[in-house]
Amino acid sequence: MARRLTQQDIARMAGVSQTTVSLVLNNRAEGAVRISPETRERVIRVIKETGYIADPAARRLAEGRNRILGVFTYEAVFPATSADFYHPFLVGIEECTEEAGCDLLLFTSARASGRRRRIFDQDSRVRLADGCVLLGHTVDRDDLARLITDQIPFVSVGRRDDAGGPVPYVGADYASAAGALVRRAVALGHRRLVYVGAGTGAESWADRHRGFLDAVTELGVEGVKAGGAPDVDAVLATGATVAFFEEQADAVTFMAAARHRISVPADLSVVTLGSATRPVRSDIDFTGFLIPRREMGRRAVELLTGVIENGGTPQELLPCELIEGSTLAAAGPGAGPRPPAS
Amino acid sequence: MARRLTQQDIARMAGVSQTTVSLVLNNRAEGAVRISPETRERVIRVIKETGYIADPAARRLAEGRNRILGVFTYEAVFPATSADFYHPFLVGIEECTEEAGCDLLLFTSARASGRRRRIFDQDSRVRLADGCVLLGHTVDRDDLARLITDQIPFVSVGRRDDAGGPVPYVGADYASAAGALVRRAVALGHRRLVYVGAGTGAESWADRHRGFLDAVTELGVEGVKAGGAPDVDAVLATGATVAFFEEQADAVTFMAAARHRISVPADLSVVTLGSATRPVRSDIDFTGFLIPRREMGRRAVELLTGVIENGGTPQELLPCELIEGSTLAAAGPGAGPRPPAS
DNA sequence: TGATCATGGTAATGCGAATTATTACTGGGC
DNA sequence: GCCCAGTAATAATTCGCATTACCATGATCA
Repeated sequence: MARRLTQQDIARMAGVSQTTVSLVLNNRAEGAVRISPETRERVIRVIKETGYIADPAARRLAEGRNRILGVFTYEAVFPATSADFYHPFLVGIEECTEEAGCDLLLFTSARASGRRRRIFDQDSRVRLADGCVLLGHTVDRDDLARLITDQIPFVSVGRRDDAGGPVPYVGADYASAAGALVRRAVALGHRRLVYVGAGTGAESWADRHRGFLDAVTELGVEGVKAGGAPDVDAVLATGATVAFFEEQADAVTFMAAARHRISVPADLSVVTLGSATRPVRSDIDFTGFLIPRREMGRRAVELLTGVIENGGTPQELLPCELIEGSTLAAAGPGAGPRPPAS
Repeated sequence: MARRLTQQDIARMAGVSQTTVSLVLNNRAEGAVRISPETRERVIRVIKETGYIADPAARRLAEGRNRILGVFTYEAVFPATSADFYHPFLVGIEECTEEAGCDLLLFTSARASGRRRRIFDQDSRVRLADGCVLLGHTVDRDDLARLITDQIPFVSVGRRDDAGGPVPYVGADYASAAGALVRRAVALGHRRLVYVGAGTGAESWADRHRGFLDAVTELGVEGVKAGGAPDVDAVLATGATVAFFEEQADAVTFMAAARHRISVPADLSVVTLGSATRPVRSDIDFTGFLIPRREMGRRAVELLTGVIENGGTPQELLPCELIEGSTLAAAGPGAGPRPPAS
């Protein structure tokens, strides 16, 4: 097993010192360091001939940088089944990492005794990377806190609330998107709106609900809430003319269950707040919004490189694109005066 | 910026030497090394309290291992579009890497000036990993040769022929699978078979064709060949009762084009040699075989860890699972004496 | 003619952990 | 009292690279 080349080897071949090789390699010319063009040439030639490549580990140790960005997920990045929650994010992450000239490290080794991965187990390897992106709605609070106290550069995609300190994040602006949809519904004459879903728990749910409520209040219309389960009776009983579903999957279930009783959007308009989290087969063209997952991935990496360079705690919400769809129509005649179509 | 903890810090806190901390950490007790239970306890407590974690880079430098496995692909791993060629492989790769307790490095930085990635560019980072898996039918020959001469542990998934030396690989046994399908067709009474496709170029095509030819010869039936383009007339003109398509996509095109002229499998049986490479929408239940992509990924990692440990040049072909499907039926009456159903 | 300076390079040191070689101490045997 | 064996821990070195501090040489100047 031929030991791999070191700068020492190159130095010997070029008849210079290891220092010189390092200097040439890193193109250090400023300040007190000087290398004559001839020497530089000679060293470069040897490097080219041998195809020498610096050991990244040693490099990292010496200068504390790697050009490796880590991605931590709590489940397998490449799921065997399912329509793949992580994928869209990763598309953006990979793109941007490539542009930054970095490599991407997937922390597949982080597996606790149980099923779920942990960032800080007995033998965490986060520090292999210069920083990392956290993926998943259910990022562990302790892990997060530890990342903060250890001052490990990271950006969370999704999770946002404090964990022993402010968390750097990229999120989607669910509140605004939900609000915009409410506004659109009201413009179409709806005066009684129902929010179907928990409206609490993960931040993303709370945000949607808040956006809904704020808009409803601001516009002076009625907003009610039905529990998380998509119970057809409960929803219809509210007397609302439009239903906002927290989860697209629930909307699908609801529509299937209500098929024989009402017609959408004639009798009831349906709006979904974001694309499916749980994979659901459905070809219904819902009115709702698109979570900019890919863009979130990109942005997370951009922010991460910033954090690595200069520190800081960037926090950003990205706008969601509204989907026209066909499940939101003007309110029926019973819903009050019909305004002109917007 | 609080500097991160080092073994030195732990040592100070526990009132011992850095050596002792390292020893405790790695549970080294054999041979000449001895640590009293009390000391060990003390050190462990400090480690627990502080949550100290060894710097992976330093570790790597000292012991020459990383527990990082690299994956090299010539295009983005996470394609924005398409049904994703790499994905199934990666599922297996990730699974197995996780089991091995390693992390996965995606070489996203390897991008030449052009569009296509190169392993050995001016500043290759392959050596970041202990070894790597190469993915893609079109692995660059020079890159391969370089990997061999540089003695970098790797396993190629797919590509197989020499590149200045034998290449360690995991492949799919297309030849056997194609042969098995020929046997099945012949058992169903087919006596004239046509192979539709190039039959050359990438090894995988050549293998399929060879498997087809060998089986045809062995069974003493007629095997003919139609060029790569799925020209309906050309295929029908051969007078064959069953057509073997190198590419599933071509079979789809063919069936669409021939829809009004013949019925499958009544007039002509159709067999596809492997699942689609190019993404094609089709719900035809083709008779053919499944490329064990996920298993190939798994196996590649297994072999890779072997190579890293002990060197060697493992070469393996994995069996493909036959798919019964519904496009292969007994040969029509004009095809000669009908044998008993197998 | 010695002092000053620019030039081109090198020796030495540090990064954090693993490992090898070495030391300090204790108790036993004679 | 001296040597040996056994135990417990440490000092010193190594990994490959980056960086700082330093040294040699020759030219320039007063």
